[in-house]
Amino acid sequence: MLAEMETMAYVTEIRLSGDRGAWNGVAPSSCPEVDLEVIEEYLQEHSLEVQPAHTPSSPPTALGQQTHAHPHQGTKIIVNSFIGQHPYVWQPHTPNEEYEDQALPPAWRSPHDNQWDHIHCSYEVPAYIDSDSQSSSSQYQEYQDCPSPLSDRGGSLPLAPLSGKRKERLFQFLFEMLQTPSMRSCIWWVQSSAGTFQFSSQNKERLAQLWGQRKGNRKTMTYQKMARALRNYSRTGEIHKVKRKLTYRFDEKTLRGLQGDSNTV
DNA sequence: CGAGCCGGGAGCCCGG
DNA sequence: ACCGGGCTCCCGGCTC
Repeated sequence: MLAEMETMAYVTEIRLSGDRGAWNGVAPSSCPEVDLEVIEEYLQEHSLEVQPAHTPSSPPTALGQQTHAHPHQGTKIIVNSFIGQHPYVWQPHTPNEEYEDQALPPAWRSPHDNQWDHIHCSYEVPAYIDSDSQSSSSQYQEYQDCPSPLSDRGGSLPLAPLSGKRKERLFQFLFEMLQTPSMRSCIWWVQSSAGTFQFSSQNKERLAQLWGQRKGNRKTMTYQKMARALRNYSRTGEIHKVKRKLTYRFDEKTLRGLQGDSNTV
């Protein structure tokens, strides 16, 4: 599992030098064929896998997290994440600006075992510019040693400390998606250090559906409804809306908590 | 005009 | 049984 961690990909954003003005959210366009069915299947399968009980091969210490690591490209996908405890643990990644993945070229996807691959749609990763870019120190450093998230997992997210199992929250899901390479056509960081991220106008619905599936909702989740929940966050302070279209920002605290325990625990 | 955004409000589900 | 949290769902209105 250490290996897994090492290979964990902290995919966040493409750093392009330039200032925020430069960013020109070229939203990923068309995503012709993304099999929603496939997505559903995927979700179904996994929603099962994730069922409490246990995970076949995951050592107790591994927290039963369904992860898939790829030696080759170092991508670790967290299939299901839940905050803090029990069988599955929501694992906050630490998108360290330093490691913001460098534009994994459209080839980031893994051969086949990367489950999310079934889901990703298009690779028209927006020409997003992470304004943080100044620190584009590491150029092709897709990932690097991560502070053993699993081990310090012992502590749960400060955000969801309490009791047994807690349901994954929307902002957590979003954060997770932001770390998932294959979801970059749906959501991406605009400026990770600031916690700003944006949805793709073409694929936002897909992401919403994923969220709905994750929650096991009966009806299809839509971006509209998801955004409603997001708006509620601005009251509670987890996430704020920023002027820019389809763009939101994690509150500092929230972000800290999310990227969390590696440096706060 | 359309795509998004906004916030009220009722309802649902779940854990305590 | 009841309650509160966290959405979920719907809606009318507003803005860009």
